[in-house]
Amino acid sequence: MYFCFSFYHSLIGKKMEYNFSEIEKKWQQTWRETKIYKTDVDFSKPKYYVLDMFPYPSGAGLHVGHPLGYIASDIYARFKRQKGYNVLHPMGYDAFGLPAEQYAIQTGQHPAITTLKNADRYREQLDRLGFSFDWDREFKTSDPNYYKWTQWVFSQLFHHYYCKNDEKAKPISLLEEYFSLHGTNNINVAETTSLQFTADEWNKYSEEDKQNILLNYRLAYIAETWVNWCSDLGCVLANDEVVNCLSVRGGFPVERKRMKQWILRVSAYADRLLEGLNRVDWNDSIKEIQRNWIGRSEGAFIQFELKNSKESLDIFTTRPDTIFGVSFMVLCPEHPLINQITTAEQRKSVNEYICKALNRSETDRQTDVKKISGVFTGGYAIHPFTKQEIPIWIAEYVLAGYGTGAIMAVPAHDSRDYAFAKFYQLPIQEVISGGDISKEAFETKDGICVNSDFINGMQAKEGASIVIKRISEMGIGYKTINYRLRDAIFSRQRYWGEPFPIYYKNELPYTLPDEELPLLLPQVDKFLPTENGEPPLGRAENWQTKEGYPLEKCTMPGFAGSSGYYLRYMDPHNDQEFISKKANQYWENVDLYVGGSEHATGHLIYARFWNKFLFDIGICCKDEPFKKLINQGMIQGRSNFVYRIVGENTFVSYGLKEQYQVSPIHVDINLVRHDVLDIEKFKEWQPEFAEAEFILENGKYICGWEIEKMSKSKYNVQNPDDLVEKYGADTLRMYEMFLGPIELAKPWDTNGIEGVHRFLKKFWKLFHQNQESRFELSDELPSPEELKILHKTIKKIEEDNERFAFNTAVSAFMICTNELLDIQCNKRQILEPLMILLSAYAPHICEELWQFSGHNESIITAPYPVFNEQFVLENSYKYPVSFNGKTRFQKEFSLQLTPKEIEDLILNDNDVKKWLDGKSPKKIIIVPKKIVNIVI
RNA sequence: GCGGAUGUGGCGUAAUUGGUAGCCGCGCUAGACUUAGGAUCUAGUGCCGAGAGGCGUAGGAGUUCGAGUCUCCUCAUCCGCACCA
Repeated sequence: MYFCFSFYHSLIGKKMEYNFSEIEKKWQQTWRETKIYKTDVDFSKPKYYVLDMFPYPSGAGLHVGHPLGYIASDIYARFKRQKGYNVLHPMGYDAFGLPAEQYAIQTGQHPAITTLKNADRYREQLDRLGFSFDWDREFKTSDPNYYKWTQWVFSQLFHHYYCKNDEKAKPISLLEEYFSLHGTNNINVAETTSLQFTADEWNKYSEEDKQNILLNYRLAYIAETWVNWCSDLGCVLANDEVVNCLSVRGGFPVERKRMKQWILRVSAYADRLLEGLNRVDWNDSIKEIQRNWIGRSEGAFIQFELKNSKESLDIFTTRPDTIFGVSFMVLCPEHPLINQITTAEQRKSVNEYICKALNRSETDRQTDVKKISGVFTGGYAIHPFTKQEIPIWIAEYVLAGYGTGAIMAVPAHDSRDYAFAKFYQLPIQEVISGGDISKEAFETKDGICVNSDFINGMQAKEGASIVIKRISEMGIGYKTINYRLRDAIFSRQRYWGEPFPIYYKNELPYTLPDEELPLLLPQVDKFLPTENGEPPLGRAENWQTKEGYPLEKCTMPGFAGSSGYYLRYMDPHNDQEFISKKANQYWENVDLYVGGSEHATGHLIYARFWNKFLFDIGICCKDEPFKKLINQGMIQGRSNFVYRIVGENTFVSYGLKEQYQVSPIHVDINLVRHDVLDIEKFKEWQPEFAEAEFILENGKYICGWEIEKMSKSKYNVQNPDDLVEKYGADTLRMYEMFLGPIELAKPWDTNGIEGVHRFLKKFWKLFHQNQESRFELSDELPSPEELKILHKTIKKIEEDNERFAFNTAVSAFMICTNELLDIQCNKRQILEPLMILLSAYAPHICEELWQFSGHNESIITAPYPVFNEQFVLENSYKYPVSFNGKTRFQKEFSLQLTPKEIEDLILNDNDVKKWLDGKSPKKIIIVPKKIVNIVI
């Protein structure tokens, strides 16, 4: 409750303009002071959880593109609250990360200070937009009492393995117990490499051996692998942090390097991550991106014997049906068997090739993918069925990180093998009929096996399963599923991240006890690597446990803190557990998640993995974190241009530029209105333009325009603060929604905002419809016409909100306001419900008018108005009358009439007779309440 | 190359199940009020045509009484993946 007595009577007679800045300031302050958006568990109400993707508070602050999603989710959150839900709508900051640290390196300022400053700036900007966040739940990932739980989850990952029989994570102690009883016999678990030992052997292993072996199974493990090394950032990056061999943050080159790193066994969850996509309400494109990223393919592992060696060569293929078409084998340049296979004669050229391949940057390797290169090892594998010798080659087109890093090449039925075989003139043997292998590889899986011994004449699919059966019987292979999804590298050689709760004893990792969490990020003198190349934490004094064991020097990556944050919002101040059972059982998971599609392969995979793990160990009750996902489209910039005559300081207006030789120059959009340049401001803008001359058309300088990315260098950035100042937050909120469908990318056109601002002024005017602009509501009973306008709007807004069509909802508000203004309606019974509808979109103006109307409680406590069909029922309909599908005119008919009755009336109608022009209609189609179509 | 999306006036867009294409807003044109207008209000505004009328949803074909909407082909733009065996 905001005030003890009603303002209503004191307002009568007072002249009021729509003073948005005063209104917005007043209500933002009131909402903050009364904590009106504070939420708590309330089992008497249904819950609804609306979440925005965790923002990283960058120094640049918000531009108009950022709030788009926040506005949409805020409208929906407010709408759900009106519909009786208990809505959780939190906000906080993904505060660890590279930009603050890079800034720290340059300036020496501690990243915590920068982060705090940036977050405050964000908060200020967000507050100005009137969001309904429950700020009591706010946290930053860099808060020790938040990252305590990030560290805790990591410890849990360390202490669990993935059981494939039960398809879930289980305590590693169970695995140890199993090993002591059965060794690796019959285990079916996610593992780095396939190990074999007996119970006896296990029991005799030393503590170190055991710990080393367990790393092969832990969900958070340490291993030496090929990593994406970014030397400019001085750290390793995950696959999703690298695009086209450049780091996503900063665009620095990335190379491959072999390093010992912490890794999360995300791949253990590949199948569940894929399956879960069928149960979430996300758009198809993002699900497809995730499916591709996970990249499931069914096939077989097959072992080929090697000539002159006891070792064998493992390959993965999706086409076991083509095994009789193998004409060579290919290994990736990193393959461990190369040394052994290579013959003396070939050693020199092999070494040269490998050296070249491995030293080539990943960028180079990827950019000339088309260029075929390879080298023969001199070694041979033995075909498992024909026993023929198959030459073994090395080529870059086989990747180390996928499958086994080795393939059986079947050039007749794989285009890459085909190109390679053609280039090196290797044999191409057709084993699936139906194509023309003299021209290209025949890759379809539908065809009949030929030249293939025991599978001749079979359908390819059948042939594949027979081959798999044979190799299984022979003990040289098995059916398997391979994923493109790799385990996630989890170490960063950086300062500004969560320290690992890990110490080393005899160089083996152990977790700190939970009671010692959080392990605080230590102070360092510089945020740079140490002289001997260790990560910045190597600079910290006493970076060791009480007992003197050294602590891990890497920190966690950005996605560590953002992977479970939505759960923590449910119970943010709990310092006893990650989240209480009660809070989790009530809030369950996120009902609506709004954010950009750029997180499709990173955050949205990691968060789902994290959640599934926490689900497995009983921390959360739902195995998918985000039920519905909406990706807001990007807001593009609309740049303006002036055209300077080449070599002169004279500018030609857009329409005349063809007559001169001109070069276009970006001009600040703030100097332009409706594409007309403010010449005086332009002259002041930059010294070089002070003396500029202009060639005008109709006395104006018209600028050209183009849609581009919003960026400072293009002078097309819109700052929301400026717009809030000029038009108010309510206008900005509604205009962002009015631009178009939330999911579409669309250009930001500053000009259009005035239309929405005009609408709000008109809405204000509805309440001030008298000569003196006094606030005035009539308590007269509304007319049927007024009720109809209101109720069709109630229905429309509700439907539009439910389908996230906020653009059409804004237009419906405009239509409704125009109609009510036309009939000069200022009846309380009409305008009060309308205020409630609009309050989700424009909360400030509605709260103000609500107070004026005599309400003592905030409008957010008002329930959504109930739609009553009675008021919108029609008893007649204006039928469009069309001839051969072309509408000619309209005729009104009672809805009581049957089609037959309408037909009779139609045939006797003079307008119809005119159009029939004496002909008789072949057919008359009458669809009640839709159309009349006369076929001639 | 593969996958996903999008294509409608000068511009952003609307048309929820196949049923009046262009709602709403911007811009533009004319007018009113005004010392003034980057304020407000009124009227008009898809294109061609004096008009009757014709043509129009990227282009082409098809299904249908009727297609922006469904089917097939082509083109353009954007996004994602890219030697994934």
